[in-house]
Amino acid sequence: MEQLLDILKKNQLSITDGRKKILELFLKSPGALAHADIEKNTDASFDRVTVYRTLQTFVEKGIIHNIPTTDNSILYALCKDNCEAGHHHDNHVHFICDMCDKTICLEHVAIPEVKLPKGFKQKQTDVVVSGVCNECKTGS
Amino acid sequence: MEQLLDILKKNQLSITDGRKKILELFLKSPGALAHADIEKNTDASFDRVTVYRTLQTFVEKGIIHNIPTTDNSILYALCKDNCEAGHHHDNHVHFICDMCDKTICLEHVAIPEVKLPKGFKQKQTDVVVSGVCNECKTGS
DNA sequence: GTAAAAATGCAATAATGTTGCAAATAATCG
DNA sequence: CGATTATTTGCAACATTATTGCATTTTTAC
Repeated sequence: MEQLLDILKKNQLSITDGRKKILELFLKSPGALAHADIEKNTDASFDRVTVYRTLQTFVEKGIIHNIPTTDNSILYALCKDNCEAGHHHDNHVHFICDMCDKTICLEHVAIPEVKLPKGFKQKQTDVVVSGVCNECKTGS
Repeated sequence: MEQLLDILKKNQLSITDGRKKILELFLKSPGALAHADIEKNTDASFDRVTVYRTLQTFVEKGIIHNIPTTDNSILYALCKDNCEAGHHHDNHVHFICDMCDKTICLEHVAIPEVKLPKGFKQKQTDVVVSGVCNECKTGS
């Protein structure tokens, strides 16, 4: 809870119920969240529009980032190591489990280096691996 | 044109105006296309539903594949090297240019290996690099 | 506590995606 | 080629997801 307010303050955001609840969700969640997940878990205590705007604000401030997906959904994730510092480096691999459908930030798996052809300037690299996560594998 | 019919035949698809036109678009396009791009470039000569279904069919047959994006859109790309052979390997890096907004398949940049923590089973790896493409860099 | 600034909820609207079914088109076979 | 069958398409209706303006409420700053 302390951490929660800290993050909001550091980013010069007003402390509101909506932002607290949504940020709390991210802090509790092991993986990434889609807009729909957030609406479910807040059981409609907030307007859809508020959720959209809150997510947008969080992305702008670098509190969360979005993860590329091949279906047309946006996944958002808070990445613990970096975001507390206020500036954001999203330099780890994301994993999507085909079974439980969760997206997990593999904080300790570094993004490998990619060598581009001549003339390309590289800014960011996103790596998304899909397969079966450790929980689903051992759980079965 | 020959190539076009070839691809459709190899995949046991009926030759229709819609499929010809959409596939032609992909063959001509240097980068990836979104559903909206296709609707624009066919100037509404086909119903929206037809476009949806055609894209879906092409993906199923492995003629095109979709590329992960961080906004909520699906990008489709035909990857020349593989798709003509009828079977599909999408094992290359995708590049999104921040300036011209195009998505390019870097056919000759292989997906690097990623080592996952214990317990994870890896099936597919997507790599999306963003930055400035060769055309935008030299063009400015 | 009060005034100014910011965030929220509501309503309306836009954009995007899906499904069933009849009509049109393409492939098959004599 | 022409008729039959299979497939594809377009339309309509509907569902879901996202965006915008504005009045109201809440938060912040003093």
